[in-house]
Amino acid sequence: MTRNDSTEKQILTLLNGLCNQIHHKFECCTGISSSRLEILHELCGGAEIKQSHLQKRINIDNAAITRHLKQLEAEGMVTRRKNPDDNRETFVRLSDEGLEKIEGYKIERENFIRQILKDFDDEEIPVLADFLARIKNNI
Amino acid sequence: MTRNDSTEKQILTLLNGLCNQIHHKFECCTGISSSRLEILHELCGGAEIKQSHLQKRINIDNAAITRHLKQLEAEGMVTRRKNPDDNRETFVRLSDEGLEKIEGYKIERENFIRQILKDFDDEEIPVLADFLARIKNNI
DNA sequence: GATCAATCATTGATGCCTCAAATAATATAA
DNA sequence: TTATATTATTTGAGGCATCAATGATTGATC
Repeated sequence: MTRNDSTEKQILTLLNGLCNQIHHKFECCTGISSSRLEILHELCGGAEIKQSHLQKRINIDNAAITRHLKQLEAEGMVTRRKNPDDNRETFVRLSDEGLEKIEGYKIERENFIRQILKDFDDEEIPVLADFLARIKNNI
Repeated sequence: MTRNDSTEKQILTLLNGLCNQIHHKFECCTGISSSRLEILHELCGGAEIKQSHLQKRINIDNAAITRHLKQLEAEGMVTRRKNPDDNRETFVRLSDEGLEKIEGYKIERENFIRQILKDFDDEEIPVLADFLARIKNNI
């Protein structure tokens, strides 16, 4: 086994451990699940967005997006209505209350990022972003 | 907002998407969940290992390790017995059947790693490993 | 216009993870 | 030795993700 082989295995172990924890830690730190916040983030512009479009952007299952939006709607964070021109589709929009609350979440989110990247240099950040994007493409 | 700030946010989005998918993809490709295979991998040497030690190595919850081991035991992959010198502890060991089967899993695992890192240079691999280890420490 | 296919959203079932509480066994101290 | 911690494992409850199956609506074709 070459040194690289064993480093590759280590990467998988690291990735496994990291992925097991990150969602949970994120929610602990910020008070909202990472997928939910991604959704709100997409809606941040204030425009109505199709549910199916949100689903593709967040890269999450149909069922999951339905459940998140239902919950966010119940909490008063978003509003939903059917597309009058095509009743299969649903439009989603941030509510006024959601618009207010998201500011706080965004700050928490930034704190979280700062925390997990605290010992990264300015030059390393874009390299990391590139690595992650490539891995994601390979999956 | 500086360019780095926006790159940092992108990293979180990437990490979120990546972590959402990787476990599932791993299982699809290899036929076993990544945590389970991590457990088997730890047991690969053939020695008896304490359950609590496994739990710390895999970096998973107590409850999760119990359930995985129960399942692996039911499948005949591992055997468990209480430590006769301290009945609170449990020793876990790979069964003969497990020893056989794991070889195939290891190959699948290597294929999976190769797939997700397919466009990475030899010099990038250790950098990635370092990045992930640091992020994990920061969590 | 009736039928069949495609699209979007939802629900049900299942898996893995977490925390918290319960159980059991051992160690420690009064 | 009896009461009180501590440690290891298990069980229960809840969250989020997936797939598969179901409904509902629209589009296409004959």
